[in-house]
Amino acid sequence: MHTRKIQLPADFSWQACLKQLDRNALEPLHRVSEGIWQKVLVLDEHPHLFYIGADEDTIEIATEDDLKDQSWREVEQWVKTSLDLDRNLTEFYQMAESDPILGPIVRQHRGLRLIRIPDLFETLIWCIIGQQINLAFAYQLKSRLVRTFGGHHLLAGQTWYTFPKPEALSDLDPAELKIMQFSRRKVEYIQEIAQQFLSGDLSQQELEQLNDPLAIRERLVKVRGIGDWTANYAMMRCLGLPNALPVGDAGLHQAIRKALDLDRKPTPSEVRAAADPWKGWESYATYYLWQSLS
DNA sequence: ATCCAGGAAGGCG
DNA sequence: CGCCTTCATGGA
Repeated sequence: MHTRKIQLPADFSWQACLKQLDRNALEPLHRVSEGIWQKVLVLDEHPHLFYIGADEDTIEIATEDDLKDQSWREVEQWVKTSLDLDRNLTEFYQMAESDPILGPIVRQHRGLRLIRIPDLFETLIWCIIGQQINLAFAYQLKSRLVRTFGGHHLLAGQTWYTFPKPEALSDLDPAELKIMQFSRRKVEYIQEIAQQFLSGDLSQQELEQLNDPLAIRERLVKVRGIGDWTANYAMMRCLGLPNALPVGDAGLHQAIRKALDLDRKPTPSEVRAAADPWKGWESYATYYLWQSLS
């Protein structure tokens, strides 16, 4: 077994992160077993199975395969991004301590990192899938899509799936997707986004170079199927922007309603008022509030 | 049965 | 601009 270690930052709880990674049994892109996060990454066109674990102050990444230094760098970067390890949460916890909504939730989940999806294409397709339906159903759809159009890899006696590439989703048969219970509209959105990634009209690199949150949001919502919610979701879960707030999010509404003991969902201005003290940390605030629901 | 889910587009006035 | 309907299904 070959291994690499990454030093952990302060305010990190492996258990809290694992719980989040293991929140749905239908998740097709990784497994969590006995405190180990298992994931297949394709590096240099070859699939490799990684076992990711942690002790008090270190993350350890292990694989049976002998990797080039360049590949190891990619894996380490992928893990750092996925677990948002470069983020210093001191300010967030200071702010949350005195916040009536965040306070109790943050104390309960302290050390949880915002689990990111490093790939923008995967993030956007996951958003399209999840629009307007409950999470359980969304995971069913994702599982079917990944098993049908994603990569299959037999490693260590198990089948591992990787997310479909744009070319696998750019020419879909609507009838096939209908059997998989996708709405016709979602098939159109997915296919059009895949085509734009394939042609290069839309790319992760282009958005990362923009650097200005407003410009990024503006670019994203030009794409059919991407509205305010999806743009903000992608900014927080993929691009790592700290201040994305999906104001219309049903989960956010539910969490605020619960925390403030309202008998109805909050109005947009109530959401903004609640979020005012979170300035600069809206992404983490939203992510922690989602935890309060499960 | 009815309503809402980690929404968005398109039509209307 | 704001409001209304449609899309598909499942769980409460």
